[in-house]
Amino acid sequence: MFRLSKITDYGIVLLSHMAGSDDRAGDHVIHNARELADHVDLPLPVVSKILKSLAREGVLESHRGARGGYSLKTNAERLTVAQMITVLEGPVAMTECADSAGQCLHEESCAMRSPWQLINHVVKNALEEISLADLIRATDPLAAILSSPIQPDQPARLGDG
Amino acid sequence: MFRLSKITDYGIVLLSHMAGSDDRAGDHVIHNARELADHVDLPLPVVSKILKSLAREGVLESHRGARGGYSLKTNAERLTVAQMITVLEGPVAMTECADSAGQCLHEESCAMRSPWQLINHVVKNALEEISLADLIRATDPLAAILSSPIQPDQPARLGDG
DNA sequence: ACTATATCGGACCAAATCGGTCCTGTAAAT
DNA sequence: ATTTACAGGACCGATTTGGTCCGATATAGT
Repeated sequence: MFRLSKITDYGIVLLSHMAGSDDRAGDHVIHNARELADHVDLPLPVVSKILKSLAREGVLESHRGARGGYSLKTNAERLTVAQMITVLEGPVAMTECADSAGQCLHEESCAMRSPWQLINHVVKNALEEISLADLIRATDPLAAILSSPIQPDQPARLGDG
Repeated sequence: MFRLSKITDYGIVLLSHMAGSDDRAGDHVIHNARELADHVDLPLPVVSKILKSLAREGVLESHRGARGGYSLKTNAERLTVAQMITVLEGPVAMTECADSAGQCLHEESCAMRSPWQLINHVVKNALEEISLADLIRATDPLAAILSSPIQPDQPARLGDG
């Protein structure tokens, strides 16, 4: 279906909320799992699981114990969507062979490895162009359209079937 | 895992092979399922299934009966990767809410719809920039790198964890 | 020191999706 | 009439996903 997993979806939502509530000085506010779960209206265990993995991967800093929680560890301008996806569900690899060699059985006979790498490269690139900061700016619907980096020039429609 | 399904993977491989073997005049050569299956070294039923759906969706033209098979219905320059993906596994929609409204339960309370649409738009755009013809040109490994439309300027690496 | 609060690291399970096979029907060529 | 090849869909095992739960550990406040 070419979807991100829900974990990734939720994870980026959480990161956006956290980045959005950081103070202007850029200092990172601490939020605990329960508070975040309430805010995004998701079950606590789910949110908890995601935050744990974000902390493990170094995107968030965790603060244990009473009054603990999580805070961003990176500047929202420098954290890209590509990075968030990588951390939450592994490297962006649209096919087996796109990422690293030796995964796909057909690798030798198949002439498609380079084409797939091309596709993968283009998508990855697009995702590296968007930062967490861009996302919170895009919260305004109008901004979302205007800030679109590339102006689409729609290619030919399919002949329909 | 942010992968295309294998069906989509195989489908694009098949289309590339077909486009690659069309004659220079642009006339569309007929290939039957068995021949294609042999060529890409995939089980016949799988290839067959994919070709059927490509025909149903109007990307291929099917020719029934003895000496029948499938031929491309569209010019390789005008058929984009985005279209192929859409046809093989549905619209490019990285999250539930990215494509059309009313799918996601959290839609009202959640401020993320526009950001997701931004992300989706950027990816979709990238995929619309690549045509089937580009893919067969990229079969040469060097070309794959050189033809990359956007020059990556790598953003900050993660602080590691 | 004790208690309450939070994270840590997994195990665990039901449900959905995916990859692949198979079968019956129909159209066209010889 | 026979053979070739597509059409359409049922089907099934294996994997992945989404979500829950638990025992352990660290910190703050009293």
